[in-house]
Amino acid sequence: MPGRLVVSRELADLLKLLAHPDRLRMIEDLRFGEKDVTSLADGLDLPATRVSQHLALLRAHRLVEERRAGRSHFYRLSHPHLAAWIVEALQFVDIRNRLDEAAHIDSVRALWTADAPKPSPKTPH
Amino acid sequence: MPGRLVVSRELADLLKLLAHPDRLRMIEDLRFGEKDVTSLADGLDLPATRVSQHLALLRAHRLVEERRAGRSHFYRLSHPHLAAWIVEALQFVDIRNRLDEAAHIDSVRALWTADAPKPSPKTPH
DNA sequence: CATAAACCTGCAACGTTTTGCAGGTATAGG
DNA sequence: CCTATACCTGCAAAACGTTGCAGGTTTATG
Repeated sequence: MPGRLVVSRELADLLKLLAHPDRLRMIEDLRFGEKDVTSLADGLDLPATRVSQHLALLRAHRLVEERRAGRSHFYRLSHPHLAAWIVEALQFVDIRNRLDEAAHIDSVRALWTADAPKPSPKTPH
Repeated sequence: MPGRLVVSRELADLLKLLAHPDRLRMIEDLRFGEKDVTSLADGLDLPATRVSQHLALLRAHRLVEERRAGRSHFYRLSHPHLAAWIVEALQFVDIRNRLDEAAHIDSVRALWTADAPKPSPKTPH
């Protein structure tokens, strides 16, 4: 199988692209739909230049798509399921560091698997 | 909150660890159970030193576990589901490169999602 | 038109990863 | 013991990724 080499390289490139803390948070912040560069940067407390550079990488690999409106550039995930797939990786991270690491992971998992914030109140059940 | 930074960093470290073509093929080759360093190296056509170095990284992050028997070191995945989770990432890789890229990806997906071949001839109790 | 806001790109400095090699340990067999 | 096999580790050179900065484009607004 010569294709195994090619495909494992492609897959590694994809994972390399995802393997950055800023980009992971960006992807999770896009899981409910599009956002513009400034609100991404504000929400993550990062310089807009850096967010822009990250977005250029994600765009080059077709992981996000762009929509321009006025002077704002809105970005959305090309594969909305990507964000959920990433969250699944939390089950593989090594917990041995600290006891409260596990708690951190659980709370972030809850944050990243929560439904979209809606203005309407929850339906009683 | 602050845990988001910590957890996204942990997650990025995990993905960085996975983001290497050799290591991906190694993980897929371990999906049915343990293998020793030499058979991994032979199967992947890599120098044993390199395989050993990759395994040291995977071990440090508790992604594989070791069992020593005689002079052989057998490795197995700590989370057997990891291999399947990685294969799911194929749906996100960008196809625009070539028409036959898609065919390659499909054939490797088939290879990496196939059932175990036979009762393995070489797995000591 | 001038200005400001929002974003993009190129570049050099810096840090991290990968690689081959040289040398080390442990076990098995004669 | 001595040798071979199977692995591991440390190290330096090369390759790669990240970051801030300086400067550029486009669009809205007074």
